Amino acid sequence: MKKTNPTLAEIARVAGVSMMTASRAVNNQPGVSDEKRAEILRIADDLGYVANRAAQRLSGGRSHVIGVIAQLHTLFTSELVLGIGSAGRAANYEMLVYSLSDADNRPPGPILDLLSQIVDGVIVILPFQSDYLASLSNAKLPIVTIDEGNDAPFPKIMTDNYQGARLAIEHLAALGHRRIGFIAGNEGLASARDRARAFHDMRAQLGLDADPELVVHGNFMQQGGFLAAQRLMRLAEPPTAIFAANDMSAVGAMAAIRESKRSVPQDISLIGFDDVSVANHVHPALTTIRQPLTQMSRAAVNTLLAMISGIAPPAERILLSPELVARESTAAPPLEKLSQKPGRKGMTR
Amino acid sequence: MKKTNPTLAEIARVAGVSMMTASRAVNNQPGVSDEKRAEILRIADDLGYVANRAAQRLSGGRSHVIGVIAQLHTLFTSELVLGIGSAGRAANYEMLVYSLSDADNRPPGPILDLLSQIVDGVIVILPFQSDYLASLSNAKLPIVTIDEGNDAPFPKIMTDNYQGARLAIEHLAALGHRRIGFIAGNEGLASARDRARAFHDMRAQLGLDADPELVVHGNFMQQGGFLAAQRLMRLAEPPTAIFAANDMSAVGAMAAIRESKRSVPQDISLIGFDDVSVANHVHPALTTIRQPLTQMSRAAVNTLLAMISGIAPPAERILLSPELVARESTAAPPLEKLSQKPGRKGMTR
DNA sequence: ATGAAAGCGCTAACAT
DNA sequence: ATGTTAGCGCTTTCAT
Repeated sequence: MKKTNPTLAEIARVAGVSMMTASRAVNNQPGVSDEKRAEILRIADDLGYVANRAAQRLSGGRSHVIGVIAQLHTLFTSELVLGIGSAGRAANYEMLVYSLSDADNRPPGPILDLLSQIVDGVIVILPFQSDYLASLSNAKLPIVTIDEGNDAPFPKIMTDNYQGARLAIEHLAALGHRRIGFIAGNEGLASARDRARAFHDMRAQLGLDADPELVVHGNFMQQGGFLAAQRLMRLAEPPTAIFAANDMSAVGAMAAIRESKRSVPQDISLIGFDDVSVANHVHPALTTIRQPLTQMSRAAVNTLLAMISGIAPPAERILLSPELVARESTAAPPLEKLSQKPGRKGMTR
Repeated sequence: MKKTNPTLAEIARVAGVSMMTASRAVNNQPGVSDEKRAEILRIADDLGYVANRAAQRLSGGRSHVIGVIAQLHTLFTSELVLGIGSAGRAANYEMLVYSLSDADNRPPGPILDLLSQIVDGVIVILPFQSDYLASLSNAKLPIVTIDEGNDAPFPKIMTDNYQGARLAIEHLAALGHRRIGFIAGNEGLASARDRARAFHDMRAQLGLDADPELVVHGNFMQQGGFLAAQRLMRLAEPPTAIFAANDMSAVGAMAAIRESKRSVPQDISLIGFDDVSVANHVHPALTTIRQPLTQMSRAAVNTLLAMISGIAPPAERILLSPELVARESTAAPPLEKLSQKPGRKGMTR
């Protein structure tokens, strides 16, 4: 309909007020009488006024847009981005995403410079390149990170990975498993290391089989999980349960287990980590440790918005609690394995 | 290092020229002597000059940023976005993504208004909401769509879905399959309809079993594929091969086939569509029809950039050719099935 | 080839 | 409570 978007000046003219009054009304700022404000808002709405965020920002104000720097490669990241989008919108903030490919070694400075021309703050989600963050340090823009970035000097929102892995092992142990395999994640990532540490600690603490063969490398991806589980299935004495460091690995592992003519969970129990949407869509549905994605997004947005309003972030590090989601892929170990438990030592295959 | 970003004015001052000369030099525009240009560029580089895109755009120029409106829910979309990003960068354009959730019914107008303040043009990827596009019609910004949007009045980049589905069926038929199941996609989507149409046409043309039970509904998602394949596996006479309308459906189908104690491809051949990255990571690796994602991204970017420079788009519709990627999930049908072919009619089970 | 002036749409800062 | 002024960083247009 409207040829070109109305500007604040137009609103002001129609309402018979100055631009500043219009600005204050539109931005919910004090200094306008209620009647005038209502009138101006009505007119703005009528005319289909859309504030020019670029101009707002340029003139030193707030654009009410937050930026996200993310690698969109994994479902995990995408879901987080979606969460940030809706959390932002709930706070009347739009979101723009700067997508980084993983092959991407561009220096982050210019990206932040670009973003800072438009957005009021940035949330960084880079699960796969922790070192990247260090170089963002000298930014003149509020920054919050999710998931990684232990070394970076800004607030971090993370799941308690250690606690999550504990939950996983406790769940398997409670079902009666004593011989649990672990498919590790990408060792460059703090999240992977925390999960591994918890696995080892719990294994010791609960007196589970500590066979080193039970720990195999993975890479947080399907293929890595597949290969890892294949190795576990070929052990002289395979585990009765597997804890995969994330869901994608678990999905890969599931295929390998099937390929070895065993079934989940009758022969092998399988538990993942993340509760990414596929977890609920594979068959059997995957028992997993849920990262509270929605909470994480919300915490990130809230922290960022606080920083934008000049309030110091509540904490350098917000640790959110994961949660066990018991679905179909875990069960008690097969009976014959159970009966072997007492005399396990002498057992060869 | 630098406290605040240098502006064009600073560059100009240091170089001892006017802002306009600096602007022209930095933007590779004519009207500057070679020496001056070199000098200015050197200084800009030294000072770490980053153009303020918002200001460029505000003052009526080009920001050299393109926008993408997308639903990041599927791998397919994410990969496309990544492709657009690198195609854009190759043309010296940055990309900003506006992420739409699928639950999202916000009117597109304001989103475009927001984007238009920053970007020079927009690529829309909304495989799951075709109708959305109609409302974008009165935009004052160059727009290109990918994958859907048959009704929308701007250039569309698409894969030749009909041709792709033909390739799939021809492949299966060449292997000797006569009884082919089809897991359909989301019927609201033109892509799904084209693939279905090709399936029916080819089935008739090649004289394959035309049993209506062989066509089952899917939704382009894993779960839908699982359910659909389950139904196929329970038929009195199951197919020897399945064509899933996309890879995610195929992945779901694979699980269902396994669950029915059959194996891929020994008992059942399976072919997908898209060649999303999981296709190569499932086990067995999925034979599929590749959508030329990279080409599509590049075509979209090129078309958009042409429109931005005021050149009329080359075509209202660019149809790219899909390609068969034969991997491990397809093979000749089992011998006993093959031998039944002549007398199939009398066979019950 | 170069520069000066004007203005994009908006908001801080300082009026009144 | 409201308005005026100045300016954000840039590019257009119109000089020279």
